Amino acid sequence: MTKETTSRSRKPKRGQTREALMAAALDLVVKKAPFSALSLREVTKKAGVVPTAFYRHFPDMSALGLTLLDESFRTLRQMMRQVRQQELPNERMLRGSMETYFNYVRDNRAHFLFVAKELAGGTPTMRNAIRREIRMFTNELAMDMARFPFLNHVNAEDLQMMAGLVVNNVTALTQEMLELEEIDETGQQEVLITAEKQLRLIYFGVGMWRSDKSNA
Amino acid sequence: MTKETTSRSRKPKRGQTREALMAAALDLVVKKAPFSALSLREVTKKAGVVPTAFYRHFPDMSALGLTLLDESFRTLRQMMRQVRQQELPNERMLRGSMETYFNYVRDNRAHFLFVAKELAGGTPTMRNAIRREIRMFTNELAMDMARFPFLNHVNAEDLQMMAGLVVNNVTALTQEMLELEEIDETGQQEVLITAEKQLRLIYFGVGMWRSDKSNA
DNA sequence: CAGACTCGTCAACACTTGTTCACTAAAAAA
DNA sequence: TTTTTTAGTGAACAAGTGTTGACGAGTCTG
Repeated sequence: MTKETTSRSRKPKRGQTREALMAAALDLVVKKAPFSALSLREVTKKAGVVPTAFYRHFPDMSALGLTLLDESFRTLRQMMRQVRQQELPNERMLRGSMETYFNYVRDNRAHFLFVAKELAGGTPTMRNAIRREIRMFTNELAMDMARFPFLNHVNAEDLQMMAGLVVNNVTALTQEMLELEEIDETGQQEVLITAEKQLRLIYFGVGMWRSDKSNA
Repeated sequence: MTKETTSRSRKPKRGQTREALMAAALDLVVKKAPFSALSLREVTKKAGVVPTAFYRHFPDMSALGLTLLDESFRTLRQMMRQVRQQELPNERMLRGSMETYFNYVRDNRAHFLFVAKELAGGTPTMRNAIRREIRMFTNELAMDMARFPFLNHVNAEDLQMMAGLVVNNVTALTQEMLELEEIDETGQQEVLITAEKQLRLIYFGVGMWRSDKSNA
C-alpha cells in the first residue's frame, strides 16, 4: 500500500509542484476559508508535498497570494477587452453583456471567491492590488462611455461617477452570485434578471443626466 | 514596578471583563486583522486578562463575534428608523440622508470595519447573519418607496430591485469610505459628493421606469 | 458573621504553526 | 559519462494555539 494523501489531489509530478500549490490554495479557499486564513502547512499538505517544498517556489504565503491574484485578473481582463470591442453599447446589449459576464463568473468560481474574500479581509497590499484592478475597469468603462454621442454633454468627472455606479453594482451582484450554491440555477437566473433591470434603470438615469446643472 | 499590559488598555475592573473583551476584539479588527483571524489568546491579552477568563463570558470566539455583530447592527437600525420617518424622500433630501449616514459610519468606524471584513470572509453563520440584516434594510427601503405616489405604477418586484440597487451602491461606498484614512477629510468629502450624484442618477432612472413593459 | 457563588488566576496538556538545516534523487549541463 | 543544479524529503526548533482543571480572592446573600 503506497502512501496516500488525505485529500483527493495526488502527489504532483516533479516540476509541477508550483501549479499544485496554487490549485490546492484555491481549493481550500472554496471549501474552507479566505486565503489569508490558510496556513502554509495545510496548503502543502493538500498539494501532496512536504512543507519545506513550498519555499522552492514562493518565499512565503503572501507571494503565493499575489501570484493567485495575478492569475485571477489576467484572464478576466482579456475577457473584458473582448466584450468591450463588440458593438456600441445600447439598451439591448445589456442583457448579453451581463450574461457572458456571469457565465464567466460561474466558470471561474474559485478565482472570484478568492478575490471577493481578500477584497475586504486581506492584507493591505492585497486589498490595494485588488482595488487598483477594479479602478482600472471603472476607468476603461468611463472611457468607453465617453465615445457615445448621446453622452457628449457629460463631463469626465460625471462619467467616472456613472461608471463607478455600474461597477459597484456589478461587484455586489457578483458576490451575491457567489453566495448561491453552484447548482442553484434558478437563483442565478434571478440575479441575472435583477442585474439586467438595474443596469437598464441606470441607463435611463444616464440618459437624463445633465452635467451643467448644479454639479460641481 | 507593577506589571503592565503591553497594550494601552488597563486591567478591567472586576465585572467589566466582558466589555473589555469586546472592545479589545474591535480594536484588533481595526488595527490588525479581520475578526475571523483573531485568536482567543490575543484578545484576552489585549483586554488585560488571562486566556481562561474568556470562558466566563463566551463559550468560544464565534459567540463573541455574534455578540459584536448584534451590537454593530442594533444602533445602526435605530438610526435608520429615525432617518426613515423624517419626511417623504425627494431629490433634495438625498444629500442630507447620505451626510448623516456617512457621519454615522465615521463615528462607528470599528463596527463597520468589523462587519465589512466578515461580510465576505467570515464563517457561513456570520455571513448569513450579515446578509440577513442587509436584506432587511433593502426590504424596509422598498416598503418606504411603495408609499410614494409617483411610484404607484411600479410593482413590488421592481421596487425590490430598485432598493437593492441603492443598498448595493451604498454598501460599496461605505467600504470605499472605510479604506480611507480617518484624517483624509477631502477624500471623504469626495465620496460623499459621488454618493449623492449616484443616488440622484438612480432617482432619475426610477422616475422613468415602467413596470408594465417587457419586465417579467 | 458564615456560606455560597461569581469571576478571575495559574499550571499544564496536546497540537499546529513558520522556518532552519542537512541530505538525496532526479534532471540538465558539461 | 561525469558534473552540477534543481526540486524534493525528513527531523528538529521555538513560538503560539484552544481547552482542561484545581484554586482562591471578592462579592453577595442568608
